[in-house]
Amino acid sequence: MNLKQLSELLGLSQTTVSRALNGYPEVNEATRERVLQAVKETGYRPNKAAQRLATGKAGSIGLVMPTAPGHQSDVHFGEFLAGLGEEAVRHDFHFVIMPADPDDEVAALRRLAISGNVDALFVAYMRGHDPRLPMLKSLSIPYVVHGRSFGSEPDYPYLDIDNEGAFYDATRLLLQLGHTRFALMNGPMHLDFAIRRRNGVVAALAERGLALEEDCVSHALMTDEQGLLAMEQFLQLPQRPTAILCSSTVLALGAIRAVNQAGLRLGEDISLIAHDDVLPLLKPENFSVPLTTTRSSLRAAGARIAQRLIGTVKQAGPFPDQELWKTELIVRASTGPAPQV
Amino acid sequence: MNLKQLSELLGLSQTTVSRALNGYPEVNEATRERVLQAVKETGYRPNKAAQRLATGKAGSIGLVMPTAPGHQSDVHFGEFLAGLGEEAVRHDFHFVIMPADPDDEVAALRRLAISGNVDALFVAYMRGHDPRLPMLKSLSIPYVVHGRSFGSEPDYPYLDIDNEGAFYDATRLLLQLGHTRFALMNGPMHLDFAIRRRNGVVAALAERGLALEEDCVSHALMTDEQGLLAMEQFLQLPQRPTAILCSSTVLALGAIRAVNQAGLRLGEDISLIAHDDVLPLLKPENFSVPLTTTRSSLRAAGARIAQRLIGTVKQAGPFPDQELWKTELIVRASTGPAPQV
DNA sequence: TACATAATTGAAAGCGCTTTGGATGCCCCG
DNA sequence: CGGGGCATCCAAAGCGCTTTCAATTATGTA
Repeated sequence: MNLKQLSELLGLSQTTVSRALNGYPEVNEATRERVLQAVKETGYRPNKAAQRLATGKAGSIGLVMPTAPGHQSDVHFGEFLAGLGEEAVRHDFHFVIMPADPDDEVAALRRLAISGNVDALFVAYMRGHDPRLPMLKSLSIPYVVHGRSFGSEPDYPYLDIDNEGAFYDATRLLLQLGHTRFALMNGPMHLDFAIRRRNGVVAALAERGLALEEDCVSHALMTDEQGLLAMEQFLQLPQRPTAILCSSTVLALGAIRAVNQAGLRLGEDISLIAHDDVLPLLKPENFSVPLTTTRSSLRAAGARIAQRLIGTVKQAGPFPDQELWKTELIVRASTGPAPQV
Repeated sequence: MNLKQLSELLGLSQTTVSRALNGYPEVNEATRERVLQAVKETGYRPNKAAQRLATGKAGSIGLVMPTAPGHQSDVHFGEFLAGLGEEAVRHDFHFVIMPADPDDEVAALRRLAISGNVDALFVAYMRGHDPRLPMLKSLSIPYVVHGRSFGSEPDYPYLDIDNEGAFYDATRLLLQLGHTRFALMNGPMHLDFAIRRRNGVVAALAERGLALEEDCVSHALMTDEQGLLAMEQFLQLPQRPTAILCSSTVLALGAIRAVNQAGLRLGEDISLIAHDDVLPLLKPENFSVPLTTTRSSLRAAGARIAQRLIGTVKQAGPFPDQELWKTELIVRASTGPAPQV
């Protein structure tokens, strides 16, 4: 069943039927009723591809999903998607997800953008000097970046959390508790948030004349295995750190396993603060020693970005181009005074 | 840049350029080279919506993502998607994901199917007597179901794991260890896998003349909170169960917290077997007491379904319509002999 | 009553691609 | 030398929708 058939059925022109369906004012109310009724009876749905072709709009937002055989799937991705979806469903928007090898992201994003079947793009996993930024700017499709790109002119639309501030505050708290030996378990070095979080830690330490030693920093994929490994390394240092900053509760999961295996007590021998993206599966309050965290909901960020993206496509009022969300510092039991030597 | 412009640039017809790009034989090799070269230089990409409209194919598979404000995002979904993606990326397929309220899934799936922008559908979260099945059959779009629908004629294409067998075997193991008081922590009652798993347990118990008491079964969303709650209930029963079957490692996570909080020891006071979907975040071997599990990779299932779906769309040879994967029963430390009273 | 104005509806062009059904020119063979 | 066969290429029709421009009818006004 297509428009033509439907209009023949009704004895109307395609024009009128199309207008009736899309809420144009110049169609008689009685006629519109008749059309709507026929739609209900026949189950007619407009062909989206045709609509897209004709209007240039399709009600979809595009994103690239990094994937590869053996590439560990990322819980954060799913959670973020849930946030996007929560908002999208309200506007009858859908997603076009292009799976792509992580090394091929720029090209994949480009393909997606000019494929002509998305109205807007969502971009994540930002890096320092991210090469996608200039490309996006040269295209003329709306987009919002989740995160920022260290080293790039901040003249693109983004939503980010104050990573530097979060880790600055967290470090300050640990300093106030008397800690002097710090370690940072971070995400992959090239990622923007990792750079900023590190900067936050370094800044706070510098105020006390402390430095963050190279061997007290780990950069790795944010998986629990990597957390375990990194913590094991830290614990073997001659001057073992007592204060750990951790970029994710996922990393913390492994890190804590290492702490336990070493027979140390969290919150006493070792204090740890993790960043909490509010993953349903990893509630800091449910850890055997509840975790002190810097918190910001990934899901909320997703919903907000969807809102901006969809709003832009629908031309529904202006949105702020740049948003920087503060994180909350929530103190629980995994932080305590520095152990007396 | 579109086909027309490109062909004018080359001094060729759109026909020839199109053919050159799509590998038709009737075009001169030299011409094809010239076209390919121009594509490289101009960065031309065919408009997918137009392609879709003209051919009816778009290289996309569609799925519905259940979502709602407050609806907890499902780790299983993300993991499955990763599996789909792993395969899709190899064939330059993408996904069209339609977020939908869980109550609206049938309609959403229908909209997606007849929207005309997907070539095939993937369907999950199957229920008993699933209403989507008759609808899918009446449409003429390829689809593969993950799971099955208890009570429906099994004449639709699916990939499922042998849930009944898995839980039958797991129960048998516990019986052999001398357990007699069983409990089952299951997923939502209406879901197909929950029905079958329960049947598996019941069948194994019946062979020993045992029955599964109503108050020893919980049906709930597969979150750790629900696992905690359910286990707390079980532990308060006058005849507390010593053997727990658990439909997910996520549920197990909460269940084990309850066990610990009750001061009981896993593998001694309480034996537990969980089904393991091989979630990267929840490795049974990494639990403080490693978990005995029935295992089947969700990700592998995703990849396989993508393979079948894409293969069907590309008419690449016949695929089996029905696949039933056996699970592995992997014994670790969470199971032990029934405690002597 | 005559004419401007508003309310409805339609015909047809166009979105960017694929594909059918010819053209065109060239080579080869009897 | 003439026509069949081949290799290439092209014009134009369509895919299903939206939208511009125009036509038709109904309404109101002088």
